[in-house]
Amino acid sequence: MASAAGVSYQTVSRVINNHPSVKPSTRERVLAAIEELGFRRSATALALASGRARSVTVLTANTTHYGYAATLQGIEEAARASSYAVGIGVLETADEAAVRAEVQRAADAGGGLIVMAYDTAGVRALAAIPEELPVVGVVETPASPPGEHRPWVWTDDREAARAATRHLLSLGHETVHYVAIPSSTRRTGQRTAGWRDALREAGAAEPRPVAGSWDPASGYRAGQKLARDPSVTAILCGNDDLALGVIRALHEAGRAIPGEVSVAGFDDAPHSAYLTPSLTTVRLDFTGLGRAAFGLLYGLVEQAEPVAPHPVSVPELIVRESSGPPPR
Amino acid sequence: MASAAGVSYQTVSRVINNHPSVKPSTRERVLAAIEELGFRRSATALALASGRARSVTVLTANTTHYGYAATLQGIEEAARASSYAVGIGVLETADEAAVRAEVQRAADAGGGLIVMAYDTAGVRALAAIPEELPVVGVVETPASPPGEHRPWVWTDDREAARAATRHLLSLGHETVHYVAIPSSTRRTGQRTAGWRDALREAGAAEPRPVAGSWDPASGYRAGQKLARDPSVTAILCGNDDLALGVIRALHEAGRAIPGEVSVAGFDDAPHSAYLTPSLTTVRLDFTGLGRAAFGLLYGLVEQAEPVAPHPVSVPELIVRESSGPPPR
DNA sequence: CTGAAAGCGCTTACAG
DNA sequence: CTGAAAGCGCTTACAG
Repeated sequence: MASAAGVSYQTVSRVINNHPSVKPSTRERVLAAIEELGFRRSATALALASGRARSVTVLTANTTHYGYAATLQGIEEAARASSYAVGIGVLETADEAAVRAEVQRAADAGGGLIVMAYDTAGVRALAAIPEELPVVGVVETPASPPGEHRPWVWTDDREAARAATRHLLSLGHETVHYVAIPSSTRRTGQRTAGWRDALREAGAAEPRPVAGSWDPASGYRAGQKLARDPSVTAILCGNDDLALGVIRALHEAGRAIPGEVSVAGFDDAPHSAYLTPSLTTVRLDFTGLGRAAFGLLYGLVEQAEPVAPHPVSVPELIVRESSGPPPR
Repeated sequence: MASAAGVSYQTVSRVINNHPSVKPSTRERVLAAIEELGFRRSATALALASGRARSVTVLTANTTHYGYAATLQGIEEAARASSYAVGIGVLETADEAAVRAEVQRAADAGGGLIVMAYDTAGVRALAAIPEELPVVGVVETPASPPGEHRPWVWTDDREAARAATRHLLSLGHETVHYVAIPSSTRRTGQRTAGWRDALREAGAAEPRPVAGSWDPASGYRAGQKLARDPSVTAILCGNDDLALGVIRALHEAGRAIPGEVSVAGFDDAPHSAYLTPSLTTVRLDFTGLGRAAFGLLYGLVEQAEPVAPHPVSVPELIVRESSGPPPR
């Protein structure tokens, strides 16, 4: 106990929380003792006594896909800077009972919550969070506000998809096909909506979207399907991994990219610039998104500033080799 | 308080910890009350009172690269199955003071620790963990035991590198160049060592390894360098992302793969099978590694079973399109 | 089988 | 400016 080294007892507490009313000389004495003994205040005792657990736990369906992983990275960065601990809980299925159990576990940690609600599991988790817990959602769509004290962040996926689709149309393609990532709701996802917006604006035909998952294998299957249709000259994919799989399937089917078919992705994952052909995609600032999410949560928990309006990062179209004019 | 609903008080505690001496009828009454009130025991109070914090925090230099992310995923899976909370702390630099600070923060969480010691930051973190804390290391090399009660896990990277190098040599290449990931120590990394082993066994020339980082950009730079040397016909890369960058650089330099140069990677990341050319690589069971790491930690903390010997997963060579015979 | 007491390491008012 | 007291929600021996 640092009190032994110094003289007082919970004066140590005052020093640690740099309370104003402490005589400078005793403060120094205490600080010296803390330094010497390598004293660290117990985070769990603090949490129990004060009721606030300087921590955030992130609830997510996935930790390895680029978008999820990069957002998590941004949250961790910001949390570390504010000396918050960060925990993670994976939502392995979207099953209601399982989601509820994971939410409980996360709530048990006692701190704030950030929910990645890009998918059904995440959306359900967000809905299952008890009223009184501080939580911010990282969501796909700004459709229905989650509630009074429930801020959220998102990237403008719809506008991003519109920009990518316009790009492909501007190259001369008659229409653009779409391989979709799973939507977070029963309704159409934002990327799908933006793609459709652009098609309508241009008066282009609206092909049925091909449902995909998040990984290259799923893109590959979608690509095999699309490769059979000779009218397909442009494909937008819900993320870069899907695009990678689509490209592989087209290649195996003997379709040249971008000579015969153009392909574009989403996210600008680190490897996308180094593929052959390099991938046209839309860059999204996931780490910024994660940092923003933490910022809002911090405000909520510390009640320092009023909850800021949800920040929206601006997606950027990156044109590379995988998109070009259609064959004549 | 559930006691209100039932009749007792810390009998609730006994019921929760299913202590044997509780009359069946009262147990049922308590259980019913718990169910009805949705009572959950406070994890932080439990941690404070019992001294054991059913949690593990993972210290790692990175959360997004495939090997790290997949190992983390394995840890989380296993931890969730044992209802342990999992926290993460990122070692942003290998700077001694910064590493020490992160170790402190992780220790503050009060639970067990798993350190990903694939790099300098991780190795330093492992060394800086206070004696008394339960910790298991996920290490590159089984060289020097970390201590009595400090189990660790690893994959046999050396053997894996040897296998990949032998594969390339067996195709007829005179020698194999190597683009290295950073080593965890000042000494030669295990993958580098295995590559060298195979070269020596075959009596092949030993080119200087090219130092790389973990990402495709770094592989690209290494590839540009190697592309200038016309004698290079086979390149082993420290991971798949590096290989991806190398392939791009070779492609830009007009070198055919595998016609003129063969390339192989490490890890078998999810996209590697879908690249063009698809990537010859060594598959490593990272999620299994993560699960094993948690298993050891659990044994350490719960003192249930004696610390099991470190499990070693067996790497598997996956031959794909990027490797072939040298040009004649 | 089941209470009552003490303590985990802090914080938060309350006295001096 | 700085103690002494009570309490955060549990667990761990100790009594009955």
